[in-house]
Amino acid sequence: MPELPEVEVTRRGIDLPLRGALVLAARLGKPLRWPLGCAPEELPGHSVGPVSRRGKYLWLPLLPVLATDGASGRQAGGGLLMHLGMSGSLALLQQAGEPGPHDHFDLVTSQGTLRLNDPRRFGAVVWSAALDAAPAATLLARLGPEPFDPELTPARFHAALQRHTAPVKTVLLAGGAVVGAGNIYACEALFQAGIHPLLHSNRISRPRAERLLAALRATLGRALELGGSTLRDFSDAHGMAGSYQAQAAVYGRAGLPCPKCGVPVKRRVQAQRATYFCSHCQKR
DNA sequence: AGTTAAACCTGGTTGC
DNA sequence: TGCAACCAGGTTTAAC
Repeated sequence: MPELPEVEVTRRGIDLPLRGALVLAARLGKPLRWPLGCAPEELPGHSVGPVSRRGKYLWLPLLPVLATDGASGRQAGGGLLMHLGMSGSLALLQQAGEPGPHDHFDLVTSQGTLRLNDPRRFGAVVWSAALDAAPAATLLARLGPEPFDPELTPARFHAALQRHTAPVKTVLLAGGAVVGAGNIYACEALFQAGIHPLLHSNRISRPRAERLLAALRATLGRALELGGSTLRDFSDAHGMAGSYQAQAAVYGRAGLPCPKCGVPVKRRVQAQRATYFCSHCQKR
């Protein structure tokens, strides 16, 4: 589910409320994509630092809290790298009830329980000693630039697209040219830019690359304003669903009229993912 | 090296 | 009503 807007909406919902919270306990449910990488018992004794985001990953710094009696050993600092996979969502609960069958991680703190619900369990919570150390650094290493990074100029984006021959939709999903677009926003951005999803990435002209980058930023920005998209599972840290999906122009709208020209929206499978597009408005 | 398929997992929807 | 087939926001890993 969660693409960049949903992950960022989640981050904004937990960052300030959790700032400085003391970790009291941690609980694991069924296995996620990767093991936690430490014993849950090692997490208490930390305080939560500012939550950041890189691509679709969240980074929850856990800072060591110095023992006052000097008896216990020094806590190692680090943090949790979290991913919501296809069906994950985080909730910050003031009154956490018994975990349900899809609640696979709880971080109990002095300022609420952060609970990961993820029916499909493609998500992950991984302990890392630092953001720039393994395993976090390894996972983040392959990510392309952030879409809103000013350093990502149209020229650089165009150059990145030139390095691939795969269809542009596939290249967007791969996240090497720019991170953050998943299946919904890749389809929507290509529609807004008037670019056919099957067009080979390296055949995109400089002006069209610039238009695609602008369309991607506009799409992600708009989704952010609307709290992301909720197809089924997603909700923010307060349990609120997103509403962007209601104004998608092409995503999930096969057979329905294109909002620009009225021609029925097409659906086809590309790299094992459904692609929605308007064959009239989106040119090769 | 770059592109594409397979794999991970559960549940809702569709169609016979 | 039952059941098989297909579909879903992602990304790593292995295979052409």
